[in-house]
Amino acid sequence: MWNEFYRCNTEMVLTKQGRRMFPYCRYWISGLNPYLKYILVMDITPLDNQRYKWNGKWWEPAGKADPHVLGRVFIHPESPSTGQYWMHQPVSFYKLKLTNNILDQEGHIILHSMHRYLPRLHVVPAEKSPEVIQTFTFPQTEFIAVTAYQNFQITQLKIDCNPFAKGFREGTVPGRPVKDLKHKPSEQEVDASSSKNVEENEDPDRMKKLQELFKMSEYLDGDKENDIFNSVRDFLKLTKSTPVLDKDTKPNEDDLKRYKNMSWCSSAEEARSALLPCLF
DNA sequence: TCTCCTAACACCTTTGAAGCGC
DNA sequence: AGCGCTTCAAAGGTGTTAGGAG
Repeated sequence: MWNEFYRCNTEMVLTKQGRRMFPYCRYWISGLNPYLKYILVMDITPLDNQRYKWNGKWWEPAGKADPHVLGRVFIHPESPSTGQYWMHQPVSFYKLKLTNNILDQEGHIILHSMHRYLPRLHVVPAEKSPEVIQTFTFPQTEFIAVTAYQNFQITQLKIDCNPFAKGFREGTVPGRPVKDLKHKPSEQEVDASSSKNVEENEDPDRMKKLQELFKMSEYLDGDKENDIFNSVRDFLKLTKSTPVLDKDTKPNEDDLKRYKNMSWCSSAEEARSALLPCLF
């Protein structure tokens, strides 16, 4: 997902009250001592000393940067935890918020609009001196902070990928979210557990919808089996590739067991890998 | 006139409390 | 009493838009 945004030059919206990042940062961590405690910290650093402007096609330098506001970091709320804890699941920083309010009292990370930034992850041993802090950065997570989206491609990607922006997806009247785009199977669809599948598989929008779901599932935390299961269930609901759902769109007991056995999925990553061949 | 920022808006998901049956 | 499930409302996360500031 980050790579996809990176290709279009990622933008992150800043608001006075604080805005979450999307995509947010999620890390698989390895190589820690499983018995030692660590604190995970994120901050965001300027990539250069320039401000930028959008010329309608691309970002171009537009003068000297405003001074960076130092000292704002986001400590992962589950810190400190053992290395074993951090390594057994991906670590998400989805609660981190960005603001352009230099008087912010909420502890959000303060950035300047129209400047380029790069998130950094710091792994801090809880019981050792600070000089053994390890810092990690990933070039594809760089972004330009904005107060309103400039590049339409970025807006479209956000809408396509962020569940909270679902109201703006295809079929939307420009400027106004569409009512209830959620795919609720109609009576007809539910009744057609087998013979109608062939017909529905020919729906030209089907593959697009599945790909959207796939993208959304990427943002589930790996430790939440229910999330994974729901993702699988939603997937099956959407594909109707197997009569998993009863008329109330609940899986029956057998199917439940069958897909619970997909605790093949110790992570969302595995769930997605399993679903991948079905989608592409 | 232009660029950038802000607040209000409608729609969405998430979360947690309440109610219910077993 | 405890558990699991469902329902529902509130809280909070989205991009869009109009209008304001400089």
